[in-house]
This record gives sequence, C-alpha cells and structure tokens, in this order.
Amino acid sequence: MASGTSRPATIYDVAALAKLSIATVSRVLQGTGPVSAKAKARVDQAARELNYVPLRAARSLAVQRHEAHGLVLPDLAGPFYSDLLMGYERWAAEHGQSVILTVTHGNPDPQRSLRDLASRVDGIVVHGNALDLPAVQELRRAGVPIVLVAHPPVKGCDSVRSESATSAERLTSRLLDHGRRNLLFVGDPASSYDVSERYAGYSAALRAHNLPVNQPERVPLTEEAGTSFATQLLRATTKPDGLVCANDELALAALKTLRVGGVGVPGEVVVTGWDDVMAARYVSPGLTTVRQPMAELGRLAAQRLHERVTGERSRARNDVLATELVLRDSCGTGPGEAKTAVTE
Amino acid sequence: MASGTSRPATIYDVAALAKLSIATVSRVLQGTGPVSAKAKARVDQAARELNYVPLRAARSLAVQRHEAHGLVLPDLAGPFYSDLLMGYERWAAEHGQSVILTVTHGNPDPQRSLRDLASRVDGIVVHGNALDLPAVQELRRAGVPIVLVAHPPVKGCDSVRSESATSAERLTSRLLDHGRRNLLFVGDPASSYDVSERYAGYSAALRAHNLPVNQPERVPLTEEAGTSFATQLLRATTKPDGLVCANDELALAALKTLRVGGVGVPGEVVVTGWDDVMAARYVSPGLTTVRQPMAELGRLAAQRLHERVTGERSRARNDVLATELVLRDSCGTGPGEAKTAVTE
DNA sequence: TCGAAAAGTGTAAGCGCTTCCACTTTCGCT
DNA sequence: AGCGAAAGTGGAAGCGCTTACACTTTTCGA
Repeated sequence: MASGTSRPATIYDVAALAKLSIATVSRVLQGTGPVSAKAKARVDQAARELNYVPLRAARSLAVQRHEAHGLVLPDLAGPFYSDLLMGYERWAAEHGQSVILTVTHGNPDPQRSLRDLASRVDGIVVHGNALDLPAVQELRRAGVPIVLVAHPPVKGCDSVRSESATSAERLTSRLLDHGRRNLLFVGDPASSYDVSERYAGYSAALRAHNLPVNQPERVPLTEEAGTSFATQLLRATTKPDGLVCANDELALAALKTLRVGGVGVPGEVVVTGWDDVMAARYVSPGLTTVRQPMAELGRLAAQRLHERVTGERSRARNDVLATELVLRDSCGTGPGEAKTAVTE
Repeated sequence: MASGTSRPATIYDVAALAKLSIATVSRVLQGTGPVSAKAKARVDQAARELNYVPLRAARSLAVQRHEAHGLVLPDLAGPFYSDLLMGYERWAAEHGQSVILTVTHGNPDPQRSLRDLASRVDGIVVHGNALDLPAVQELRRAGVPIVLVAHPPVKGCDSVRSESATSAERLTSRLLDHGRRNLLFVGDPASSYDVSERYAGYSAALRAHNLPVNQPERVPLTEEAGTSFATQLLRATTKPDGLVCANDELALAALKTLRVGGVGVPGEVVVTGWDDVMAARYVSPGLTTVRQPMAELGRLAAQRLHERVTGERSRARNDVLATELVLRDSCGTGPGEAKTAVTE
C-alpha cells in the first residue's frame, strides 16, 4: 500500500521487503544479470508495494551516465524553436533520454547556466543563435559532446542545419524572372548564420542575372523593425519593387504596413519571408516564404548527439536538410496569381 | 591549462592541486563554512586550472536535492505553451533551477517518462491538458511536490490558471449588447478545463440576456476543424450571427473560410477567438480574442513550486491570473469599428 | 552417478560530493 | 602572559545505486 508522505523508498527498503540483497534487486529492476523467476516476482512485488523509483542521481553517479541531453536555445518566440524542441523531445522520449532546456536570450547568467547544464547531461545540442563560438569551444574543451544546430560546422562537432543559400537563390531568381529589377534584402545578415546564408543566396541570384548586388537593409528580425522600415519606405521617393525579407515577422509587418499605406502588394512591391509561420497563411495576400523542417532538425540533432554519447560514431557529421519553397500571392508569381486582385 | 580530453576533474584533483582537503575545497566552492582567504585563492586557482565543475549527480545525492524542476506539457504547438515555457525557464534560470521538459502528447510511454522525471527533480509542474487526474494523483502519492497549471484545484496541490469564465461572459455580452441573437460556441468544452470555463462564461452571458443556452459545436480546437465546420456552415440554410470560438486556430480558419465563401465578417457573422496568436493581428478583419498572460503563468508556477520545494510555504495556493480582452474588427464592435469596411 | 559449467545470490567497494565532528591554530581579552 | 572562543582545517561517514568478485546451488552431459 502507498506509503504516505514518508521519505521515498530506497533500494534497501525493497531488498528488505523482498528478503533479498540490494544487488539482486538492482539486477531485477535494471534487467541486467541472471535472476530467478521467483526473485524477480518478489522484487517486482516489493517495488510496487513501496512505490519505488530508483533515484537518478545515485544511478548516474554509479554508472557515470545521465541519460539526459541538454538543449540550448536562444529563445522560444515563434513556432520556429518550439517545433525544433518538439521534434527533439519526441526523439528523446522514444529513446529514454530526458531533455534539459536552457534559454540564453535574457538569461541573467548564461555562463553559469551552461556550466550547470554541462554537469547534468551526457551531451549538449546548441542552436547557433544561442551561443557564441567561444562559449561553444569552452564546452568542447570540457569534453562535452556537442551538436550544433543552424551553425557553420566546427571542427570536432557534429552539426545539423537546413539548406538556406540555394533556396534563397531560387526564391530571388523567381522574382527576377518575373521582371523585378530593384529588389532589397531586408534583415541583418550578421544576426545569424542562417540569415547570412539567405543573403548569400539572394546575392548569388542577382549576380546570376547580371545585376549589381546591393547592400541589405540591416534591421533586426522583428515585427517592429518591419513596421518601421516599411513606414520609412512609404515616405521614400523611390521604392524597391520587391522585398526579400529574412524572416516572416519582418515580411508580415512590412507587407501589412505597405498595404495600409496604399502600396499594392504584389502589384507594386512583392514581399517574401522565411519560416512559414501560421500568420503567413492568413495575411492577405498570402505570404510567399520558405519552410524549414524544424521538427526533423530537432529529431536529427537528438539522434546525432546520442550517437556521439554512446560512442557508436566518432567521426563528425554535418547534415543539411532540404527546405521547401511555399509560393503564395505576395510574390506575384504564385499558383494563385490570378486571384491576387480579388483576394479578400 | 586545459586538460584535453581526459576524464573530467573531480574534487579530489582540485584538492590535490591546491594542497588542501576536499572538505575545504567544497567549502570554498559552495561558499559554505569559514575559509581563509589564502585557501580560497588556492582553490579558486586550482579549480580554474582544471576546468573543474562539480558533478551534479554526486552533489544531488549528497544534499538530497536536485535543483531542478520538471515541467509536463501536452504539446508545444502554438505560441501558447512556448510562452508558458519561456516564462518558466526565465524564472528558473534566475533562481538557479534547471528545467526538464516532458511532452505527453504523442509520447510513446508517458508513464515511464513521468517516473523518470520524478526521480530527477524536486518537484513537477503539470499542465492540465497534459495529464489525467489519476496520473497526477499517482505523482502526489509518490510525495512529489506538484503545481497544476490550467487545471481545477486539487486537494493538496497548488494551482495556477488564468481567468476564463468572466472574460468569456464579458466577450459574449458584448456581442449580445450589439444586437447579436443567434450565437454559437465552437469547440468542445470537454477538451479541457479552460474551454469548459469559456463555455460556462458564454452560457452565463446568454442566461443574463434571457436567451436560451444552446449546445456548443463540439469540434476539436484545430484549424482543420474550423475550416470544415465553416464549410458546412456555408451550405446551411440558416446561420448563426456570431461564432464564439474556443481558440484562435478555430476562429481564424472559420473566419477565413466564411470570407472566402462570401459571408461578411463581421457584417453577417461576427467571430471571436481565444489566445491572441500572431495571426490574429494579420488576418482581415483583425480577430477579436482574449489574451492570457502565459509567460506570467509560467513564472508564477515556477515560483509556487519553488516555495513548495524549499518548504517556505505549506498551505496550498490557487492563483488565478487576469486575462485581457483584445477587441478587433472581427466582432464588429471593436475600437476600429468604423474602419471595418475599409480594411484591406 | 559424478563433476564441470551455468545460474543465482550476496558482500563490499566504489561513483563524487557534503557535512558532522574533532582537532589545531589564531585571536581578543583581561 | 594566559585563557576561552572563534576561525580554519582534515578525517571519515554517508547519500543510493551499480557491479566486480566470491560463493553456493542447479543443471546436464558423459
């Protein structure tokens, strides 16, 4: 029967109740080593009776393993990181690993959080936007297995990311092929590796069309930045005929601001984003964007880390996952092009 | 100097290098007990040199404390749970607690995940949609401190939730006051405590206006359900003049489907949602909805759990946080009502 | 029927840390 | 100068678990 609020049962309690040694109890519960059916039954019974759960800390200490992964993310805003986390958690649960989350953005003392994390897990997955290189190197020096997400490969670390440059080039080319000649990349390439890749792809497309590569509009990847940039654009005497935005927040805010300001989208200006957030489907016109396989990215990162932790692989791997172009009306070339004028 | 890839340093290594006992090292590093300045300096130096980080498992075992919280969520889709998690993580980081996440939806073996979780943390915060009552009770019996989120109070557990019924009543009343007479609640109240409260508030408003309380449209809280329900509505001979939807996904999908189908919103039918997701601001007309203080809910849950864990409070508390009505054009009574016809 | 191998079990030594207790040194007084 | 208290330090006993190793019992083939 349940033991009320007394201190939780230990392996000794179980052993005593089952009239066996703690060694046998351990063997039964972990399924290691040989045990008689009789012993197993007695232990199982006793354990159930005492509501016994082995204390992780003690087990970890003994086996030198935590069965836990650390996941370091910059943030959780947007569906972006949540999906990654979801995918990760799912894989981890299926493989009996716990996941300990650390968010760096706004963290009062990331250094401390990291050290703390490192001492409770078998390995760490770090999102590129969450930590700078020195911090990652420090972890590596401490001997912690590391997998990088959305970060350029680092010697000795695995990495997992989604393809960016080529998609951005395809996207940009599409706009150019449909006659746009005065595009502008909105968003600061320096804000993350992913964004720099997107800008690189954008630039490549311009070059391929023999157009001069213009400087990006270096603004943060937020709705506020999108709004204020677009507001400013409304007042400008000469406008670009297309905005290739670094993410959907930026794109949505700009799109809406332009529309409200009387600028036709996609008529006068086309707009594209990146990430395919939910709002991209609901805004008018629908936002053309690029979808990344975030959950898959998370799953894969978890798997790669596990391989490292268990030692079943020692050569570093750098995976790149494909993205998907989602064409909607905001780029004026989508499948629903004809509908553009009518929508809403 | 960094120690390469050898086994991580232990407190013995530090003690040896500092020529002191492990007891003193521990005292220095944890800041407990008296130590001479000289000893402190030597230990700090040695620890830095060896890149020493105390092993959590060993510490946990010794002090009988994990300095970690478990957080059990049903899911991470939508901004909803992410924000909660964000708020939680933030508080936890500020107070030196790690957070271990478990997602139940789609979990191959929630039972196992839970037991596992329970043995690595000092307490657990459970979202009401994540676990059923028996599972919670089982945890309680095991003696784990528990805080419930968005769950009706349970004897002996703290709980934190946001106000629902009154907001729903206010929202519904507003529609009724503006002449709507044939409302319909969309979403299954049985799907969660929160939703049942919203329906209760909706019902209360109808009663207060001496209108018969009609049955809710019992559909899941998803975009798909919203779309198919609205599609069906388009074919119906007689339509409600307002949809009070249980969440934004439902509302957005319905709103868009109706619009595309030629039904005027908010002219013929008003629509409201719940949660204030990002898309609610970008859809046309803007979606009237209710915003919950998710991050604050997370923060508070973390705090309440901590109070329980540290034993600084033993009487259960049940907190209810206020929500905020966000009036937009979709309900036809928003601040921007005049703009309704012009928008987009 | 007998003996070697296999099966089953217990004892005890850690895993790396904290902390009680005892001990030595230093200090602040009278 | 001398004495009690405080400060500083180390020894050693756990915390709850796993797992070598040693031991006893079965099993089973010859």
